[in-house]
Parts: sequence; C-alpha cells; structure tokens
Amino acid sequence: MAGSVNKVILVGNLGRDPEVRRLNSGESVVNLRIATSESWRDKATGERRERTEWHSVVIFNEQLAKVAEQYLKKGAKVYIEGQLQTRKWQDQAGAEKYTTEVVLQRFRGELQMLDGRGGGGGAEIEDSGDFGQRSPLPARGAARPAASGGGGKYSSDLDDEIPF
Amino acid sequence: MAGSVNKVILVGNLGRDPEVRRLNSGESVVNLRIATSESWRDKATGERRERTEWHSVVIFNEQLAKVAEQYLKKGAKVYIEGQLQTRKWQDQAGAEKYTTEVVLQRFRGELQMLDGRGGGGGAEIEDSGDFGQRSPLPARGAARPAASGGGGKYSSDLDDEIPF
Amino acid sequence: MAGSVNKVILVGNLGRDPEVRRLNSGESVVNLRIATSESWRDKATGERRERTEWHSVVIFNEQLAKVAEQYLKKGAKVYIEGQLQTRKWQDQAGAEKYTTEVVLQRFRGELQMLDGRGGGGGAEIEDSGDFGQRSPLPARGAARPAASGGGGKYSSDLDDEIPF
Amino acid sequence: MAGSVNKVILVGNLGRDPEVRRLNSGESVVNLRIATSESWRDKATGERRERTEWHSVVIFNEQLAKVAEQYLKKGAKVYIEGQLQTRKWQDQAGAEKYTTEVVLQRFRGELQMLDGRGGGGGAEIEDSGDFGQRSPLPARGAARPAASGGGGKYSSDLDDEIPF
DNA sequence: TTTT
DNA sequence: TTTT
Repeated sequence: MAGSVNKVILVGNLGRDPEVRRLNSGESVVNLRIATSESWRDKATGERRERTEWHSVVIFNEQLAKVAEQYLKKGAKVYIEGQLQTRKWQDQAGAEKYTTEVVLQRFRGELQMLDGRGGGGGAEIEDSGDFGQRSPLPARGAARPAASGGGGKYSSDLDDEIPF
Repeated sequence: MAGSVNKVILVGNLGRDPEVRRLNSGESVVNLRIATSESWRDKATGERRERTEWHSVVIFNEQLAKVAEQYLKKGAKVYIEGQLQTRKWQDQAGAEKYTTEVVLQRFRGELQMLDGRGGGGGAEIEDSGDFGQRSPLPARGAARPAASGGGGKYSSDLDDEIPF
Repeated sequence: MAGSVNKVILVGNLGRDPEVRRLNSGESVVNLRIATSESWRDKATGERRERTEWHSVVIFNEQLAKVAEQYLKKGAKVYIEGQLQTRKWQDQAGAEKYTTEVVLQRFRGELQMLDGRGGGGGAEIEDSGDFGQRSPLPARGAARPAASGGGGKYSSDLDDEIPF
Repeated sequence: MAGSVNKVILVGNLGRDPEVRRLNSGESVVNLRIATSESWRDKATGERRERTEWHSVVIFNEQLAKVAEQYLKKGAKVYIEGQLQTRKWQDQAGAEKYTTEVVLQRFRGELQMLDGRGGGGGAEIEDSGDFGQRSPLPARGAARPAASGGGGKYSSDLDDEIPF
C-alpha cells in the first residue's frame, strides 16, 4: 500500500537468553522474549498494580542477530525497533493458531543495548568515505556493543565482519 | 518494570468501517482493522510482490473513540499510536487462543486522520490558560477532525465535549 | 555513546517545492520545509488557536532524495523519519549561527508520501531472493511513489536504479 | 494542520545535572542537555570515528519535571519523547538567534529512566477504577522512578502528588 | 478487509 | 512557506 508505516518501538528486558536458530544458508535467526511493564496505583483500592506485557521478537537482520547472540542475555535491557507481523501456524492437534511478532527484517530494524558497563551497545558502522561534516552513520540496522568484560576483542571481530 | 517503552506506530488504511461497542458505563470502545503493506521487486523473478499486514486496533481513549466513530470509515488512511497487548481467550470449542492488539488506552495514544478533503484530523484541544509563548497543546491523545462533508457541526459538538 | 537513539518522526505538509542540490559526486541532496501544526481551543478566551511549527529536512539518502525530487511538491503531505542534527555556521557578518535539521543520512531514514491520488508512495524495494514467507522488504530507507499523473514510467525508471 | 505529527524520541545521557526554573505559578520547568552518539569505522582511513549530538530538552510536563528534578543527574541514561519546537530570541547584542528544542508540553511527552539500580523509572500512575482486564495506565506523560538508593520515600511522596 |  |  502506498504510504504505510508499520513500526514497533520497545524498551524492555529479556526474559531469557536469546534463542539462536542456524539456517541452511548459514545465516542465523535470533528470537528474543522481551518484557515491558507499567505500574500504577489503583485509585479504588489504593494498591499498587503492575501489568507486564511479553513480546516475541524475531531478528532476521544478520548484523543485529550477531550482536544479540554474542552480547545479550537474560535480564539485559534493550531498545528494539521492528515491525509487526502475524503468522498463522498449526499446533500438534492441527488447530489454527496466530502469533504476532516484532520482526527485524534483513537490513532493517534497530537494536541498542542499554545496560551500563559491559553491554551498552552503540551504533557502529563503517563509512565508505567522507561526506563533509556529516560523515557519520550512513547505514541502518547495525549495533556495535561496547567491549564486554575483558576488552574489545569480540567487538573488533564483529567489526571485521560488518560488510560496509 | 522500570524504564520500559511499548509503542506501536501505524500509518495505514481501514479495511472496514469502525466497530463500536457501547459499554455499560456509557463509554464506547472502537475496534479498527488497519492494513499496512510493503511492496518490492523480487530479484530472482523480477516480479513485483506485495505483503499486506493486518492490525487489530482497540480504542479505549474516549475522545479518540468518538473521532473514530464519527469520522472514520472503510478506506480511510490514519496515523495510529498505541501499545501492544496480547490477550488470551477461548473459542467456542474451549481452545486457548491469543490475540495481539494495538491498544489506545484511556487518555493515551494518538489518532490522526490523513485523508485530504473532508477528513484530515488535526490535534484539537482546549487550553486551560496561557503558558507564555508555549501555550499550545498541553493535552494528549486528542484528535479533532475537520468538518466532514456538510460542515463543522459535529466537530463543534465534539469540541464542546472535550473536557479540558 | 553506547545505546543511544536519535529519531524524529514527522507527518506534515511541504511549505514549498523541494530544493535540490547536485553534489560533485553526482549525488543529489534534497531540502524540504515541512509544517506541522496543532490547534486547540483556548479555555480563557474560548477562541480557537493554532501553532504551526516549521521543520528543515535534509535528505542525503539517495533513493529518498530521488523520490522527493521527482514526486513531492508544495503542499504534499509526507511521513518523514530522520535524526536531529545541529550544525554551526556563520552569516555574512561573521556571526555564529546554529541550525537544527532533521537529517535522513545515506541508507537511513524513511519517507512516505501520504497524499491519495497520484502521489501515495509505498515502500518499494527489490528483494535479493526468497526468505521463506518473510521475503518482503529487507531493505531500509526506500520509498516508491505511485505513478503521479501521467503514469508509472518514472516509477519504473526509479525502480531500475535501486541497487538492491 | 490537520493530520500532523511532530515527535522526537531520544535515548541518551545527561551531560550535566538538570536545570530547574521555578515559575511564578509555582510550577517548575526543567532543562536537560542530552547527548546521543553514533560511532563507525571510516572505510578510507580505517579509523574509528564518533559523532556526538547534543539535544536541549525542556520539560513543562509537571510530573515529569518533578521526576527529572528529583531523580536525574549528570550521566543518567534516559528515554525521552517530546516534540520539536524552534524559538527565536535575541542575544545581548540584539542579534536574532534561533534555538530548536525537544519540548515535553504539559500532560505530554514521556520520560523513562534507563539506569539499572537506583534509577530505573517505570510508568507509575493511579487508575481511577477498573477497566476490565485492561485497567493499567490510562494516563500519559508520567514516570515513576524506582526507589533510589535508600528506599521509596521520595517515590511515595511523588505518588501522592500525582493528581489522577 | 484496505490501499497502490 | 503548508494544511484545516
């Protein structure tokens, strides 16, 4: 459709470690389970209440999948930007089911690690040349984690694999 | 959870007229079915392909529910901002089902009508006083439709009901 | 900085035709002037008031620059996604000035045309192959306009130039 | 204007402590200075480069101003949602200047504290009653910080002042 | 079920 | 300078 936008922005915490599936193509797909929550005081009872929402996130973006696989773990706080997709499937009994996921397509979406030390992930992309004073960050969908723990080695390795 | 964000932004078209449910409280809840789509050319086949995604939107925000009920109809293009919520329900056979919706809670969310003539809806809210040169728009979650077709009457009526 | 996000989302109308600058590299950069506005009823006076905000948008993204150049004109309604950048410059008298712009970097940002007939622009990108049922839209920052006025020719030409 | 959107989303760190101005009305306005940055590897030189962008944020939203005043300090990481506003002013020499700010109007905008312990701020709002299973969070523009350091006292005090 |  |  002309002129449409389908965007989800989440800031939340991983409920468990990332799940990585390796495709035949060699690419990996990462699934995250992310919790967001709101709390409020119920005026009627005066009690504090909280509602947690769980989101299924699927990362097809190769660079971001690598970052997720290498640096994220249960409890990590992340910023995620993707799009809504609902897919139909059948359970073992043959019943129709629908699942709605937040999807980061190839070359699309964003992932930022928001934890302080040993985890904060900033955008990190190679530039193909100067662009006046605007050189930074021409590319999309990439995240570079800060050195986690013992240094920047993994970070460097990752850098070398980013193809632009 | 501390520091979480759960936000969905959609620009798309209504697949059918809004569905309005009246609650016992007198409030109304509006359900929208919104399509977003992307198209691309398949490199392998050279054919143009398109994928349409359908979104279920639920409007609990009273002002926006009124706007939706009065001014939106099948085919209308809208900007929607809400949050993801998944709810569990049982079908007639007793099978567990999950549905994920984009929800505009009371006093939350945004709705903007994007159609040109007889439909464009801008934010429209009363101010409770001046605020230096920054007076505009202190309130959230409101949309005022332009007069649709026969004039601004409904728009005015609506204005009078906006309680701030 | 690790884990940062800098994002602007605008839906508004062009105050004038796009301004195109051709760089020595052959690339073009497009500047847009976009108005957003809010209206509200002043509670004290009962009068309707409106505040219009003007935004300077700079498009370095080549694909989106082409779309803007070819299909946008004064009055057009667009969805824009970019990032905030402030740059320092000197006026003729040598006085320091700062200008803040919404920038769509190379390969980044989004542009959707929201006008109905002869103008609605949907994402339009070639795919490099199938990806199961998820094939669509792996790429970012692209917009394909619908044929404006005299047909889809320019649209097709544009398609051929999109390098992925 | 009908159907317009003016939204800025930032995730970044405070460059200095919040600046609080007390208005004659008793309300306070808080100014923040927030840095976002991107880093990338320059393909030509192979060097890592980084660009930091500084944003001026102005909080008129009373609740969020209180949160900012009480809980934010230099270095804190925050999620901010506001709108772009450019205002004209004159320096001491009478020269015209323009400043663009990210503004959180009264009852509008969002602020989430993203630091781990003693700082993470989740939405925290009182509800005016039940709303089926959807009771949470009817209100907008509020943030409740987690107890910082020694307990929830300030948090509770703040709660009592939130008028809904 | 929309839209192009 | 747009739009309603």
